[in-house]
Amino acid sequence: MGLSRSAERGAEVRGRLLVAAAQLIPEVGWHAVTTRAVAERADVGPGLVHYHFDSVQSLLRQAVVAVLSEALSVFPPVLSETASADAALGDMLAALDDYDGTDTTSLLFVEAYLASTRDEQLRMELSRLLEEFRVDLATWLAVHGTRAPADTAAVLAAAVDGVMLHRALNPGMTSSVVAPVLRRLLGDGDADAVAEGSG
Amino acid sequence: MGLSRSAERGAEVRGRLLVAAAQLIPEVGWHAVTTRAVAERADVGPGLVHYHFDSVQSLLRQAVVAVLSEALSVFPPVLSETASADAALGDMLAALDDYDGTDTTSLLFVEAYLASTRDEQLRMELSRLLEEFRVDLATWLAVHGTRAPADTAAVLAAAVDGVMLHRALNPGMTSSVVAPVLRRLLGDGDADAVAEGSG
DNA sequence: ATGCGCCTTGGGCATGTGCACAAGAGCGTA
DNA sequence: TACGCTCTTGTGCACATGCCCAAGGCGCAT
Repeated sequence: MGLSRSAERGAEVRGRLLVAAAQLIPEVGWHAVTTRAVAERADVGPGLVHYHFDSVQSLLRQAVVAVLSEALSVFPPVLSETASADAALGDMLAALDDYDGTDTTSLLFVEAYLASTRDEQLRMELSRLLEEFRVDLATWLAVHGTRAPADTAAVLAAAVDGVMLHRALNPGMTSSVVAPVLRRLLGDGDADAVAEGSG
Repeated sequence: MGLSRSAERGAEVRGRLLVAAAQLIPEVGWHAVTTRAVAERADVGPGLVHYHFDSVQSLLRQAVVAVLSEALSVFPPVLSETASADAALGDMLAALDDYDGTDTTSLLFVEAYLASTRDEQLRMELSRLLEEFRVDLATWLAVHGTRAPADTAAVLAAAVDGVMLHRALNPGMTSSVVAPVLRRLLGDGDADAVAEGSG
């Protein structure tokens, strides 16, 4: 066996290009990511991009899928380790404070959603990724006695993304504000009544 | 008085350019909207764009603000005419079936959100627009006895946008699936228990 | 050493881009 | 009729873009 050193370095450079692309998409917007900008960020010559990737669109697609599948893969283990529904939702929304709607991860998600409406292949891959996530979330919700777990999981996932979106335009939308309201989605009214009191 | 005919026609053309831009943004993406494409869609010469607008960015900003403020202005009158909370949420979500995540309006919203992270002036105008909407929604929620109306309005608005986003990647997310779950946000647990039964 | 395969470089080309500008068309006023 | 105002046209320019390609580097097997 023994992949040649050249091949190893090649794979490493390919990875740097993917990382650079994933950084640039949120910064300048999907269509504004250029071969030269990606190459410069990855510290390689401009021609290398089209050696490792068929086209810019292909590079962006692979970069986005890699990062998002990585980001989503974090949740299942976290969920399985958490005992109560409240605690888990708390964790989820605390993590949401890191994603303030202007950070690279949030924006990459949204850019990916938009790009998927114009790239059939990306649409299918993203669709599969999100479905896996919803299934994991739904089974976890079912274990904790939430009604209609599949539907709840779908709406909860959507709501979290919506909150990320709005947060960039509504600074008051901290997790402490969102959490009590979103908790109602899980269907237990008592924790809700206790948690609130001030506006 | 009598504005000259030229001026009238000028204003009309300016309007056509705004409409053309608002159509193109969802179709090809914010950064891919070019002066020539807008001019062609509006059936005018390429040079006209820079006569009526300072720059492409300025044209897109004005187009987006015009369309979104129009779209949001539809809701307050609908709300004030509706008696029950359930009926109103039903209306809202029925309207959501028209916005399936791949239609021009939904995509224009999302493109606007993204663009606002790179255009301070657009960010401020969109921020104001959404705040007005949230205030209207909150006062209506308060009238119908929802707890923490302001926070609930913020989360509900975000959730609706999130549902629009996800719907493009999750066809099963119809209003009949979303409505029962989202109804829990309003805080009454009884209607919820009655409405569900199947997954 | 020598040849081979992969990775890398830098430049080139056709095309598209935002924006500027001079020339003209239509219409109200004198 | 002649003038002035606004809107409109088409073209021009400097520059950026995606993608291509000939030439060179570097480690590995022979």
